[in-house]
Amino acid sequence: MNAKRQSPKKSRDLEKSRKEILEVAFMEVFTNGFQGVSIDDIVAKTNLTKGAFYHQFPTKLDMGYALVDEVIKPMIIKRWIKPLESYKNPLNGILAQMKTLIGEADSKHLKLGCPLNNLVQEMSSVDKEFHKRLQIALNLWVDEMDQHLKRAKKSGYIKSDVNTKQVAHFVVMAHEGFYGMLKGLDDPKIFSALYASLKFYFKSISQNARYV
Amino acid sequence: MNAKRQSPKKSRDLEKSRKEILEVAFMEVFTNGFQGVSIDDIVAKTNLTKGAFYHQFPTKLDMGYALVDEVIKPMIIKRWIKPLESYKNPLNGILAQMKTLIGEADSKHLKLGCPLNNLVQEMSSVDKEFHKRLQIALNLWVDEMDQHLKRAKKSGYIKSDVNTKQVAHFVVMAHEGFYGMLKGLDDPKIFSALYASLKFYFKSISQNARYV
DNA sequence: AACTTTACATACTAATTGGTATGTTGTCAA
DNA sequence: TTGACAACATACCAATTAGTATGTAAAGTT
Repeated sequence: MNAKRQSPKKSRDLEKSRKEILEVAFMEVFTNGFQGVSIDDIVAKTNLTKGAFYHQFPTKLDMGYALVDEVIKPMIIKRWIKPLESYKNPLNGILAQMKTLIGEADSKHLKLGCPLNNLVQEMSSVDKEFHKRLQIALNLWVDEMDQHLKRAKKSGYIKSDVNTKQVAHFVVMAHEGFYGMLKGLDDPKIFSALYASLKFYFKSISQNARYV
Repeated sequence: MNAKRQSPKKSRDLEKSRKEILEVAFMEVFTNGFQGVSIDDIVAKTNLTKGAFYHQFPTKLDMGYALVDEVIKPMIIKRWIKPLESYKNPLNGILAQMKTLIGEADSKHLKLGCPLNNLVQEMSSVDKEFHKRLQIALNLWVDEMDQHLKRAKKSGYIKSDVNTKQVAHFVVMAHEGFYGMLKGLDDPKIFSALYASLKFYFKSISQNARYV
């Protein structure tokens, strides 16, 4: 029934190799920055070689673009958007996700920051195409966030005169800002402070709502 | 009367050369990232050579540390802290400065982001000493901001039950977040949206105050 | 089964890198 | 005036870099 996995023992699989490279590249770029990582570094942590790498990606930059499109974008949706669906009040969902994914993350992981934000700050002004891809990823995040905020507005959780798109921008900004501050300050207590302030903001746009 | 400038025509001046190198390095790192800049790049845009560079800095990383300590830290104080002194209500000062330095900045400059934030995201997890210096710079910003917020509280502009240090963290986070979003999205309208949301937040911690 | 093509592996290169070794000359104290 | 040292300049190097050229075997095609 499953169209995939035609042969269970295939020593050569283009898609699988691509995923392997991107997975390793993601972690390497995440920890060392895009410009701080070499292709030799990446392939060394893989079961493949440089030949496989350049069979997949024409240049190092193209690999970076693929990282944004094929790894980071889906990760945003999975971690920050999808979970909101199960909340009646999306504002509560946003706070809950931030607490789970940032507040309860171990410090070792937090020190690495946000994969998207890292790339934005490092590469947006360096390479035009990189900027474009990152821009699309950010807008995706904002737009999907806006959908949930519109829902919150319809349900009466957000004041009727509030511009949800405006809020969406601020919320995504806060996500990246949270990660950035925590990466820079490296103090777990900071999260509570930022979190508390974000609740203040949410309260100011909310209608008769309480946040626990 | 001026103790400096002992000889008006001095072809060799350690301090002056250091400033020249750091000034060029700042712009190069600002536009290309720390790891994206070579020492040859820097000295080429200078009237000096590699010999002068390594006479000032033992390694490239040490130059980066000097950038944080001698260029970025003073810049934070000058641009974001000092101007607040002339405002009776510091909250208004913060908003005014953001409007001036971010909202009215030309897009070419905005695309480069925030020098401090760029370095935090790129270098914090790469080099321990870099992280330490950046952490000190961030904490300086937060602490100085907190001083002004305490003043605002005393003057009755901020509710008495508000934790000013907490607000300071959020405000600095917002500065970096603003820069980050604008760098990534490259749309001048975004600033207005973020700015409006920050005003909402300020209103939520304020006491009978209006923001224009 | 034979042929073609795809998915790699291996070996190499030219350029760039951070850093060093070694000069050279301006500056200043005595 | 002169020596000494500080503030550079110049030439060099080993390592790393992104990218290429070429070979090879697995997998699909006929």
